[in-house]
Amino acid sequence: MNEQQLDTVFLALANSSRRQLLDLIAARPGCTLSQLLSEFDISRIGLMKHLQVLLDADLVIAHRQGRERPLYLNAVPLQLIHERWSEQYRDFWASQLTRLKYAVENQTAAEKVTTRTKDKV
Amino acid sequence: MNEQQLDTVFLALANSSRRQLLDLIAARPGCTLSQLLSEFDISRIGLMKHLQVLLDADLVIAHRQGRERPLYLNAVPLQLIHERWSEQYRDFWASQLTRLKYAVENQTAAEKVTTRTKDKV
DNA sequence: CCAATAAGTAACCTAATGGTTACCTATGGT
DNA sequence: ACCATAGGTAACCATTAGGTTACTTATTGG
Repeated sequence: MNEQQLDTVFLALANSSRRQLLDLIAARPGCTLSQLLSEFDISRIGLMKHLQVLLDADLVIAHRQGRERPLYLNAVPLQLIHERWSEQYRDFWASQLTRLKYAVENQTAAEKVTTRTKDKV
Repeated sequence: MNEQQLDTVFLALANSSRRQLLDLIAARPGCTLSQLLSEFDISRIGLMKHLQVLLDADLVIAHRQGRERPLYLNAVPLQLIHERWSEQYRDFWASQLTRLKYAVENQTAAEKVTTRTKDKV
């Protein structure tokens, strides 16, 4: 995935209506936009625009059949990001550093992390 | 993480300058904005705005010391998303479906996925 | 055939993004 | 003391996002 693709994927995920739409499509493969419309508070056109963003990001695959257009999740981009993060942050996550935020109580995370990181560096 | 937090995290990641900035901060914990400025083609204020987005998303922690403000990665939000995806898409990724796109050659991914999913459903 | 239904286009509006320049504040070195 | 340096605010601008209503296709069931 190049930078432009990452932009569009993350942008697509940066909206709760779109994430909800993606979840519904994942849960009900082959469903159509009209079927999902009742789950949302926005207009059909609004929802269709969200769908278009997911299509642009290649997170949803659609293939019109007759007057319907069944929708399917394409999890490949999510998996690629997942795998990248696994490699990129393995050491980070293995250390206590990541969990630090939840360990502190009487101090801001910022202060604590600053202190800890200095110890490490 | 609630929906609003997810919005801000994904939005923060939906820009290559910001991802680059995050990578630099991860690679050089305690660095300052001025030190990183030369890596970018945008103005200091532009970069500072990007930093602010990362701070809002809690992906970067900053703690001003004197006239400098050392920056640190906070990977917790990334880890939470990573973990959620692990659970949510485990079955999906375990199946052949995810890899399908790369397996097909003479047919669009959409057509192939449509066919396969119907078999499953 | 024909009307109900699923989808798509066009045009419009407001708010948020992503960038700029100009100016202000505070600290540290010499 | 004082100036170079790090950081921060304000105001502005162009483009994109996120939503709307109104209208247009194009299928399909009866």
